[in-house]
Amino acid sequence: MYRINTSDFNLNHTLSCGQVFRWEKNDWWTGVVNGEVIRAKQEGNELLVDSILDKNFIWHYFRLDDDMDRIYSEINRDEVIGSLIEKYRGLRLIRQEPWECLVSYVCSSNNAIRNIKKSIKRMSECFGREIERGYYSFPTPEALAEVNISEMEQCRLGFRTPRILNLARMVANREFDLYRIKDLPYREGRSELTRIEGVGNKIADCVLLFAFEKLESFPVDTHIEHIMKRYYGEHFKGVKKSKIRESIAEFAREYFGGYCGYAQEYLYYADLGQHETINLLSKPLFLESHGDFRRDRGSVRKA
DNA sequence: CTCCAGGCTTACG
DNA sequence: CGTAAGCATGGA
Repeated sequence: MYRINTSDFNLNHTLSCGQVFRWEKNDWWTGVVNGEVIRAKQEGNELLVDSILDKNFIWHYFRLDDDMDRIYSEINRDEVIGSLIEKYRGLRLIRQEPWECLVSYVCSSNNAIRNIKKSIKRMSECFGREIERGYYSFPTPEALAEVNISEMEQCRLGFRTPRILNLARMVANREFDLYRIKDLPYREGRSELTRIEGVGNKIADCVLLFAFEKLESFPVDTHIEHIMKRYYGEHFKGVKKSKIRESIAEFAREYFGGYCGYAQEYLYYADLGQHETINLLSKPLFLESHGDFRRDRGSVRKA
């Protein structure tokens, strides 16, 4: 067990905001990262960690090297995002392992977070390695490449099953070099990732942001579309439905700048807070003290 | 019953 | 080109 001194870091927000799928909270947070178990808990500015993985790894994983003063000042363009920075201060992006991140987000397409988590857990239990009693590593590309469709049925991935098995085979036999993407610029990385069956712009953007350090990536899913229309709707009024997500992403990159990926996570978490009641540890609501900025109240989904 | 969930692929004009 | 159905599964 060891302690890490932090500032502008909030473990609960970081692990609850929906970017990762394998962490669970009891008294401590427990997760499996890079094949090892991590238990973590925050006490004030101190992060308590119990793991084989060392301080440097944890520091890097939670992006404690990010200069939050600079990031906040760059993305803080108005009082909407400003109030979210205040509310969720300390929420950090996480540096995820690319393979697990990619597979996880291929699972996410037209799926619910609860089901994504269950499927990933089952894949690990079925095809990963048992690290300690009850905890399993995420299966390697080589392990998944050997699995057939009927063996995957218990993971309840539905139509995503063949996509994931194909992907595993392509990565395992080096038809697809996942680890090259980190060295590519954002746009090239995205065009590489979208060659994969089951990976469009949104999922590519998630992987580029969460695993490949592309903080200029701004993934637009149903939640982001909803909240961006609500607070920035005048910037893409009249855009056709089929173009709206790309339009939102382009606007956000320009508006929030090179760290817009961070803005995305705060906006996403805020919208998640409106629709999910489970596992949210943040204060109950959202901009209640900033009524001036609420627009389009008619579009708010009923509670 | 219908509708939706961190979308994407395919078929059809 | 652009649009829309179809896709497994589970929960509201």
